[in-house]
Amino acid sequence: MSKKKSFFDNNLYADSQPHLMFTAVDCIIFGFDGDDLKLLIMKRKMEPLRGEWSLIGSIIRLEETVEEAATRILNEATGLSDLYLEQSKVYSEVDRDLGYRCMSVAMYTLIRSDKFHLVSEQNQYDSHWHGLEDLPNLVLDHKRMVLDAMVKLRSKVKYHPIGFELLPEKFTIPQLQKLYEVILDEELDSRNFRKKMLSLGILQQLSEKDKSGSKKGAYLYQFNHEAYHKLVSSGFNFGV
Amino acid sequence: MSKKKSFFDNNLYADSQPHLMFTAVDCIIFGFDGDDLKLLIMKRKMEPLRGEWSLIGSIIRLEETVEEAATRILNEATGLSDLYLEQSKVYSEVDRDLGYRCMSVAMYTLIRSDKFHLVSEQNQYDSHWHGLEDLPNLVLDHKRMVLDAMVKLRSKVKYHPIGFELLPEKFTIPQLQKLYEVILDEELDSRNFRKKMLSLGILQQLSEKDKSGSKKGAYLYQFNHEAYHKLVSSGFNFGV
DNA sequence: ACAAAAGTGTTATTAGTACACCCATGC
DNA sequence: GCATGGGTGTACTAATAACACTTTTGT
Repeated sequence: MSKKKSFFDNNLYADSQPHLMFTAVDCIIFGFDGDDLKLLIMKRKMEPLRGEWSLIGSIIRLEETVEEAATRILNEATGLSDLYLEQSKVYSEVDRDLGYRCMSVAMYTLIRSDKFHLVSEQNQYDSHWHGLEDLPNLVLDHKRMVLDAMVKLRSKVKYHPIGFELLPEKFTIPQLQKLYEVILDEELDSRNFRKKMLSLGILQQLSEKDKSGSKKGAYLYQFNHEAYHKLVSSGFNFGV
Repeated sequence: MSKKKSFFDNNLYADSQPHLMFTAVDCIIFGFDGDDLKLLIMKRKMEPLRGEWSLIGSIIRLEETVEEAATRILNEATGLSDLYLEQSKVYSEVDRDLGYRCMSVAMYTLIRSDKFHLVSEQNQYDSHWHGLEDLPNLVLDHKRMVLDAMVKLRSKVKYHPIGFELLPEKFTIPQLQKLYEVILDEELDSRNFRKKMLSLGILQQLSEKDKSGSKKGAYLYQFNHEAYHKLVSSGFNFGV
């Protein structure tokens, strides 16, 4: 201990004794199954609160950033990598965890609907998709984290094209509209929605049709990243 | 050490050895002097990097939240309390600090222009106001923190009435316009600006005038909190 | 033939933008 | 009386909101 003590002399940390303060990351994992927004949660396997529903999270290791920690546990819990990842908020109430001090960085992430059913529900976390409407109680302040992340997702989706992160590479306009409707929790007029989306010039129509939703079939589109970047760099603000 | 070891057995933290990871808070302190946006920074007094320009920050103590830590150092550095405070972002690059692991929660805060000159520049931090245009180099990743916070301030000010946090209780429309102009870094048309602001019905005109800016004098207004809350709860989105 | 979802246009309303002159006052 | 910043109105344009029918095709 005396070796460590010298570390704290004569520098910025001189008045901070070494203490047990952990920092964790908790992931709010949104997924879209084509009809509803879902959340990937798990039954906590460790004490305390074993068996209670919980977000998927981890203590941040000494050698990783918040984003790397989130990427690690997302990969462990879903098998996926390269997920869209966004900081939501830091939760640091002194007594938010049980018995020791642990602050948590909440991150939210989006799972594409074509990967939705590929997310293994039998991994080390024993994770499960749950509808956002009838979410069970979650441990600690995790319910609050979900609600806060939901608000951020709602406002972000209006001005940034992150909705596309929840859809497969190729998608139809009705699918896109359904997604916006469940995120924003309001019905949208299909004519105005289509007009607005197409007018932005960031969707590329393909010749293929998707017939899973109707007899007639709906044209597939692709999100055009270059057109989008041109749009934002010319000062435009994507909006629904 | 063996006493501590038992703490880590049989719980969520079992695979996390006790390690030296600090969490700090750094404050991006914006102030408005009536003409320009300024930032309150200090010359670092401790090693390493003594004498370099730095944001005002501190290690978070075991008994305080991020917000409480920020409030504490803001009070130490400005003498003010009850400041508008907002989380900006967590910075957690493994090597962002020198020699040890320290992640930092960046918070931004707004100082009202009538308090601007009251902020003591001879406190334990030896803080100074600096124009945002010709900001000197700052230690570590603090420059990045400022730029990120500036982006957040810009987008926030368009849809939330936080601009009023930078003005005194009573202010004139030209003062408000000037503030928006320096935050958004663009000139605004005074007729359209006035029309838009007054149409929201959240400004209350007083009979007094402020003659500091002109011979004629400009009417003073007050921000009407109740009217604002009525507006947002009726689904409206404040915007400039 | 019919059910079910995809696709299409027009009009009305509202919000935003551009723009130029008179007013009140202190000096 | 003039310089300085404060205050006002109107016309044009763009965006948004409301609204109903036809098309395609599998069954």
